[in-house]
Amino acid sequence: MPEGIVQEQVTAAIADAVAEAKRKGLLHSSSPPVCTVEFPKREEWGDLSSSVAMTIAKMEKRPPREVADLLAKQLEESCPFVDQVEVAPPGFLNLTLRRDFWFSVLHEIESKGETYGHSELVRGKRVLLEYVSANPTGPLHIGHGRGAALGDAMARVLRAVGYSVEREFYINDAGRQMNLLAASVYARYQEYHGSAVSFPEDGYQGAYIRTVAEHIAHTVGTQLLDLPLSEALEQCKVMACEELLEAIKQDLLSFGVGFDSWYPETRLFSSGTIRETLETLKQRDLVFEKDGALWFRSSRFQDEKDRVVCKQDGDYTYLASDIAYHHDKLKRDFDQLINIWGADHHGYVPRMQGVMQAFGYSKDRLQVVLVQMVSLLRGGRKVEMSKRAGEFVTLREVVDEVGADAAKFFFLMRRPDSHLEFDLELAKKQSAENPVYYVQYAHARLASLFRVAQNRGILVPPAGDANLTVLVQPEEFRLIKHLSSFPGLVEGCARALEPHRLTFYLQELAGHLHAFYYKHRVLPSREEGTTGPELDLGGMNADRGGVRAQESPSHELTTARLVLLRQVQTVIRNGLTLLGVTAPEQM
RNA sequence: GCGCCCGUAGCUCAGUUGGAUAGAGCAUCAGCCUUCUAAGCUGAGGGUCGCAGGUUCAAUUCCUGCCGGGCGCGCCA
Repeated sequence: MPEGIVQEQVTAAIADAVAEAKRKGLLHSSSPPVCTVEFPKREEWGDLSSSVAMTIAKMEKRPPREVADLLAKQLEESCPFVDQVEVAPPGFLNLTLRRDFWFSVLHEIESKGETYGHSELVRGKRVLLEYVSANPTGPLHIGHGRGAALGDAMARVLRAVGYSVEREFYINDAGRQMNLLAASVYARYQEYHGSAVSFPEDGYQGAYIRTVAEHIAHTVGTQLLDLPLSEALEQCKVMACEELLEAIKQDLLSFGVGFDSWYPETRLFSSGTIRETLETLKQRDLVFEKDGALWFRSSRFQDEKDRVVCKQDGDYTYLASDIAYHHDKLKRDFDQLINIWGADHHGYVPRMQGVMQAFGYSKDRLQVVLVQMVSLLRGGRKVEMSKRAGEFVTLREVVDEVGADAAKFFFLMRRPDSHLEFDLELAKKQSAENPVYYVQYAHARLASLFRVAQNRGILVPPAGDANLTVLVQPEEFRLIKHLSSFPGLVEGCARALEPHRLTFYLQELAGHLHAFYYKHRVLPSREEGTTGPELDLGGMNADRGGVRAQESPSHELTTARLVLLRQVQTVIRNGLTLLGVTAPEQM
């Protein structure tokens, strides 16, 4: 599955071998099998392995071993870059490639540069990616932070494989929650002016409500006290919403998460879109009246029952807004809609996919990524939060404490659908225990190396001008092979909507880099006036842990290693960029 | 009660859509700095992949039933 320049060619070679075997009458099955290659679990099993023989054997009803043998023979005869093929039971093909074939990876990275990892998996398909979409009733909390980091990374990953992505924030500025906000703010406003009032039940308790109320008081003085209640509340709502939305935008800005468009729910009301959309559905009998209310016939699709869209009191439900909003998205001509939601909304997915069907699309037109909860830890202890009392840790607090890079990386270290434990102390640690520092340090370490090289007048030539064949160490090949699988990894992230795979990939790549870097020298030892002989004792020291090779590499080897490391640095940077994390030159 | 998600090393979690002797990071233990960043490296111990069946050459992965944890089943959002 790791598609890259090497993997692609090997996959094609296997497919050719299968076709050739058919021509010779050795194989018969009509449907061509999917020829996949993967890195074997053990290095002694070769460079790449494939299980195609087993799949074919099934179709042909023949022993896997037999099929594997004939494909192995075919590959060894006709494929120029395959050095050797071993067949391992029950029918694996273990391929060893010509060493120099791997160097094509380095040329590839150099020529692609910051687009290495990008592809044209889907060409120009349009995606609307909706995430965060918080109520403007308070600051973003860490749960929003996870959604924000995920959405931002997902947008980057999808763009990398060819999607045209629009990132949208749906502003939930209508409905009961906003009325509650208005009532809370108005109560604080009255308090500020000395009136003793009872605070609304279920009102927003947070201290920020007082701040907002004070700002309003400073702006309009006592004016609101003289207005009819409904008018005063309306004004509180508008002003509070504006201020809190602005704060949300600022929080996202300092977190480094961007949007292309902001879509207010209130627009759906004022423009009459909701009424029109429901009317359309009513004509198709997908919306109907019962018990003095309007219902969406979602049971027609995969929902367990029908749902109210317009209440007996005449107010629309949130579902009505969402139907209109998603109809609008569809009208904007996107090929795919993707929403990132908190996992507690999972029951809502079937009815929204029903909305897709109601408008004549497949339910898969809408994909929903569910994000699980975040628990904050401080030194291994859980930080208790109570939303009810308005005590929750905000995204801003976390970003201020650990930095945007660490916060994003930590949010992206787990599968979306799995609970996340976020250890604040760990995220701040400046050591190898902290994954984000470990990866960023790998990048900075290389940057530093290139600076030293430059100061000594050592140039890094284009890959084409270096003699790469002097790269023979296992640590060097581990790096090259890992680099080769990057494009396939990005594709996998896009297909599965799982950017977290990148964090694992980068930790592995950084690990290979640090291991190489510790064991092998790149630049010649400074003390030696002349370039000493190649004394690479790496292999000989293998049995003594932690002993560095006292090598002083030849000019040729220095050059080749610098070329290799240049590409490692590029891939680390590209990977971090896809996560929205910076790749520092210095730490 | 019904539905969805999760259950993998002491802890937190990966496992590329069914492949080989199940991995990583913490934590524990034992080592490594005259050197290009030790913000780093090497090694060791640690497993009934929740349990029981089924599907097949092959199951952590797919199916069924249990057990345990989380969430959802509003004319709330």
